[in-house]
Amino acid sequence: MVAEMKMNVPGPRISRARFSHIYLTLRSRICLLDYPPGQRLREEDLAAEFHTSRTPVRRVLARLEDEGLLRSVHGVGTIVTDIHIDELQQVYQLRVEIAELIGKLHPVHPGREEMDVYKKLLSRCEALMEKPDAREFARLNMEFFHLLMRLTGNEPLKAISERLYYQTNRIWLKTASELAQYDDVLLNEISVFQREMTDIVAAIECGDLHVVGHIRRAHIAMSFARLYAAAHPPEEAAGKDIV
Amino acid sequence: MVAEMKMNVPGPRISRARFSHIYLTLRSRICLLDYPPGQRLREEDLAAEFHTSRTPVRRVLARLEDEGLLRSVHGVGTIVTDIHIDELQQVYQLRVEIAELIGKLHPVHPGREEMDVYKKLLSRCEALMEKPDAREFARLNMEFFHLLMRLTGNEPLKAISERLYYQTNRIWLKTASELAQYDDVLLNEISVFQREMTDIVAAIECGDLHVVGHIRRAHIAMSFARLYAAAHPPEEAAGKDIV
DNA sequence: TAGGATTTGTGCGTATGTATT
DNA sequence: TAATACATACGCACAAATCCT
Repeated sequence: MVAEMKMNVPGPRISRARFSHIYLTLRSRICLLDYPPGQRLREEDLAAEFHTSRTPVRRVLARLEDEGLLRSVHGVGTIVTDIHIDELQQVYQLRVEIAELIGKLHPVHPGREEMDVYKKLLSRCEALMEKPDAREFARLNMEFFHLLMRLTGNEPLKAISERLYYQTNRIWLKTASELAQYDDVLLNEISVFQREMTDIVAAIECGDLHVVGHIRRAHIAMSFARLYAAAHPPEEAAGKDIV
Repeated sequence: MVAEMKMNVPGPRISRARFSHIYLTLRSRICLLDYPPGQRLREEDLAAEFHTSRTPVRRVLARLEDEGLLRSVHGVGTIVTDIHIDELQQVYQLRVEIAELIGKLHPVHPGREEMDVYKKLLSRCEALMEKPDAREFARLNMEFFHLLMRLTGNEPLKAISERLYYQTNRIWLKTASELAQYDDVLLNEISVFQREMTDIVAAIECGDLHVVGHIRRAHIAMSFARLYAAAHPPEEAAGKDIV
């Protein structure tokens, strides 16, 4: 009587929900470097953690391998892929072009409550300026990305943008953590991110979602340029290009 | 000297080769409507056909489901997805935008032997004008698509373009086969396709791959418009929109 | 170089869910 | 409505492959 009609919780729902849970959890761990590049994941351990057998875990691992985040090798293990900024150049070039399509294809103007979420992320970003933290920055960046995806109603565009985003977003945490002037870089990056968010919120409030795409495009391109420069020190490079 | 060093043919290769073979075979069948929308695929039958167990087959089915060509439902079966032109509008809009990136991102100018392949496809297209055949037309269209993908060296762009292409290419065969003036439509479509190929080959020979992208973009947009018009008869529509 | 330990890939029986009679 | 038929999801045991001693 308190009743759920048809009680549709039974079958495939639980299966897909479990898949989704494991998938999102592992993807998050990979992107936050809880599983750093080179890390070996054992199917049996994961199965135990998620209270299931290897079979559903393998489904998830197969998909993450399709997306380029993992690589399973018979007899060896399932390894988190390593990434170099040079190899990601093509992905970044594509992301730059595709960024403009947000706000161009089936633009969706956010409502008041969605704007509040932007404001909340901005607050968290300000707090981050006071107390810099690379992990929280990465998480904020991800949440902002997903929020931006709500600006378009074009589902295939969302799916593709997400795929490309998660192919590249680890590189920042990885590069930053290897850098000498860690704190400087982090603070600067947070500052840039804050400006990007501010500009984008302003553009949305102007009602021009095309501008959002342009801003986003510019920031993706600049982000890549900074990463590339960090990995290819411009100074004392004279004697190094023997190859 | 004739030699493969390390002889890396042993293990995982056979596994991935089998996966690839089954995947390409099934995708081809789905796109050529050998498996029409609504068709139920039984894992056991496929396993028997490819001389393997259900396990590797399930890997392939899972991926085809990710790509939107299949849908597995617990207790029911694995069903070829049905498609309607209206639902594919978003995919087409995205394809139109992305088409321009071919020739813009890491353009690769084809060599002499690759140009010969274009010429061969053109010959087959001319032969098709004499003896129209929808299936051969679809196959030609696919081969031409894959040839075009060689114009860019951007691998992620290739992967995404392919994914989107295979999400939409069945709709033509499906729509055409339901049409009354089947032969007229087919002949017209072949004619249009011949012009597209001719124009694109000319553009390539001019050395301007950007133009190729523009031509391609135009034809994708027009192709969608024709399909949309065919599914939404402009005439005698007055009394039909009661919904 | 050979053998054992470890890990993914495969095969198959069982559980669970759906549809039909 | 209940029972039967049937297909996918799951779990486990074994085979195959790699790495290290």
